[in-house]
Formats: sequence, C-alpha cells, structure tokens
Amino acid sequence: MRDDSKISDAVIKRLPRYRRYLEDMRRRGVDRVSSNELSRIVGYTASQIRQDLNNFGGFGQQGYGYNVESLYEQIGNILGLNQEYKMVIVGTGNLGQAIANYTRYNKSGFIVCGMFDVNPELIGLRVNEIAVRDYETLNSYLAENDIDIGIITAGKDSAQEVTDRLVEGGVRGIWNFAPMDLSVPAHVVLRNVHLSDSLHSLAYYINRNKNQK
Amino acid sequence: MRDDSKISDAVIKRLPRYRRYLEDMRRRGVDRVSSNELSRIVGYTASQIRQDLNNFGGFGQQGYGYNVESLYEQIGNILGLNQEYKMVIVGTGNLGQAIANYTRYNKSGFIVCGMFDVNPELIGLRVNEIAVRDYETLNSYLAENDIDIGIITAGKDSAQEVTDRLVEGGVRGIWNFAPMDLSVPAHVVLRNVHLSDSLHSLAYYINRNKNQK
DNA sequence: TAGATTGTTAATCGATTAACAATC
DNA sequence: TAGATTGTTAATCGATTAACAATC
Repeated sequence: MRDDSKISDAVIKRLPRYRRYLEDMRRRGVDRVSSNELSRIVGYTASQIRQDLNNFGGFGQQGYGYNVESLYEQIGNILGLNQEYKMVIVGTGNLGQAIANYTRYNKSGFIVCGMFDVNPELIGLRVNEIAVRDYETLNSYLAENDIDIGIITAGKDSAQEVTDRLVEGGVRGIWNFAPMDLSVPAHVVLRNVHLSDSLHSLAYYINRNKNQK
Repeated sequence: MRDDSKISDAVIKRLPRYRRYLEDMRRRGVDRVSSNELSRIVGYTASQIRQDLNNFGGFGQQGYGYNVESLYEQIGNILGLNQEYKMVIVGTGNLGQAIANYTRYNKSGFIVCGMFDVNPELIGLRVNEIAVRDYETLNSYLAENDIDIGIITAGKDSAQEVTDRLVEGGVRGIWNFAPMDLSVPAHVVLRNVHLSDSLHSLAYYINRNKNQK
C-alpha cells in the first residue's frame, strides 16, 4: 500500500461508486469481473479503474480479473466501512430527519446516536426512534460520548458556532449541509454538501442545452 | 463569449461558490474586489479566478478589479439564475420536504410546483403549501404544465421509472437524490447528489487522519 | 503620469489514457 | 501451453499556476 496522503481526492471519490456497482453484482451472484467489464458498467475507462485500484494494492489476478466479493470488501476496507461511526445530527428539520432515516434503514456502520435542536417544541420528541435533545446539552453530551462525525443540518447563521462546538467536543469529521464554508482545524475532516451550488450548476447546463437547439 | 460547450465542469462548479461570496460582500456593502482579495476569501488562486471568469468575458477592469454587484449579476446570468425554473418533486418523504422547504424560503427562481407520491396517506395533504398529488397523475400533470426540472427523492427501486416518466413529460433537467445512476437521453441534464458516496469518502479521510497521528 | 490589476499567453503540474511486458 | 487480463510505465491530455504586456 502506497502513501495514502498522496492519493488524489478524485480517486477517493470514485471508490464509493465502484463499490456501489460491485455490491450490485455481488447481490446478483456475479463472482468475477474484468476491468473492461467494470468499465462498461461504471463508465470510467478500464485503464483508470486499474490505476485507481493499484493505488491501494494489486487486488486482481492476471488472466482472470477481479473477484467481485473480495474487491467489494477491499474497497470497503480502504474507505473504512469495516468500522462503526457514531454520529450526531445538529438541526432536526426535514433534512436532519431525512438523514437519520436513511442511515437507519440502510444498515451501515454510520450510527446516529443523538439529535440536537434549539426549538423547544422539538426537544424531547422522538424522531426516528432517537430522542431530540436540547442543543444546550451538546457540549456535555460530546464530553460523555465518543462521537466521530457531526452532521450539520442547522441554519447558515449558526453553522460555524455549531462546528466549533463539535470540534471542541472531539469529532473527527464534519458533514456540512449548511450553504456556507466552515473553518475547521487541520485534524478535522470537512465534507460539504452544498445543495444550492449543485442546483445552480444544473441550471447552467439546462440553458446550455436549450441554446444549442 | 466563448463556445460554452468547451468549458469544463470544474469551472462551472466553481461559479456558484464565487457567487455565494460575492452575494455576501454585496450585502456588506463592498463594491469592488480584486482577484487577489477574492482569492483570499474563496480559496482559489487569483490566477484561476481570472481564468475562470475570462471563459465568459472580461468582467473586470485593469487597475481597478471587479465590481462586486456587477460580477454577482453576471455570474448569475451565466448560470441562468435570471430565469425561473418550474420543478416537481417525486417522493415526499423528509428529503423531498426538506428541498421544498429550502427553495421556498430561499427566494430564488427555483419554484416547486408539484409534489408527487405513491403513498395514499400522503396524497391530498399539503406539504409546505404544496398539495401532494398521486404519482399516477404525474404524466397528465407534466402534459399540462411546462416543468423544467424533476427532483427525484423517491426510493432507489423506482428511480429509473420515475426518471423515464419525467423525461417523457419533457423536463430538461433531473436532480437525483436516489443512490444510483440513472440513464437519461442526451438532451436532458442529470445532476446527482449521492449522499452515501459523500459520507463514504468522509470516512476515508477520517481514517487517514487517525492513522497519521 | 505612476500604480494597480486585469486579460491572456506560456509553463507547469497532475490526472487520464494508451501500451505492453509480466503472469495467471 | 495459449489466451486473457492485470500491474505498471510511458505518452497524452487537460487543468492550474506563473508571468507579463496591455490598460485603466
């Protein structure tokens, strides 16, 4: 295995996609796949697939290809999906609930342990079987529980303040849905989901297509 | 203005981000900005900012920089945010509601006109002031209304079927939240928000950081 | 005019693709 | 063994950065 820190983000972002298709094949009972076949399915070139995988080691076998089950597992290991991650969600609106729901159904290692909100009407309610706690208790909750990931589905105005508390509380990663850029120390990982940015770029291509007609 | 079709997606994805910061400056009453200042704020190099903008024309002025208000407007125009987009949401769970909510508050040109679901308990309800309609009526609704964007917040299993109906109904863009890749004809734009992929890549970096300590 | 900063060309860097020897 | 397909090096392509002449 190479020095992981040199592997580009572009490669890392493709891994979950490979894994998604391998999961599919695995379920369908396919047990081997060549980089060429995989290429046709996932839409990257066979060469790129081989390059990507060889950043982490030789998972294939000449003349045979890749074992689907094994490659699926290996990619999971690379991503760290063989572990559990404890998460808290700050902001219990529809988006926060949607995420809590999703991770609950989709039996994965990402476990929502706590949900927090400032709204007194929500505090104490059970959302998706998880009690909504008072945001004021977040600090003490983080002190008592070893939380890996903080999910920010709170409003833009409070997002940085929430972030600071989460970082202070020892989370190692932040998944941000607020439409702004947060600052975090270097040892904390930040991943943004900027929905409006995504929608705006969609608008661009819609117009481009229209103009071409 | 150059041939838009040659502009890379990387550039397009940066535009909403520029615009976001310009909006901020504009609100704070700043009226000019140099590529150097902008660089410090948005985090791309000044060189890249100038390159990006010059794909679409010369918006700056030598010795002065860029006019904040004007550049903000121009980027909006490039993205097509000076128009309105009619949207339908298929799948009225938390995620669908979150999006309906967001676009309603955030006074933009993206208007949710209809929401659709298969669940009889939801049909007829008003969610965020928009009536939830029977999914079976989607075809006729699309025939009668000129819808630009279809938002897929339905489950994975129905996502492709929903897509086909939306395409058949004449939408020009699809914003997909289902955790799978859809096939659409070339004239329809597809933008995916693969939340689990995003979370999985976050997991990778969390582990990398941990291992480095 | 002098200083500042753009627009744009040229240089560099990195990522993707092609090619092929190694080997199952 | 012959055929297939990987792992890996080399070539290409594209995107980012640097540099600077143009010009406000």
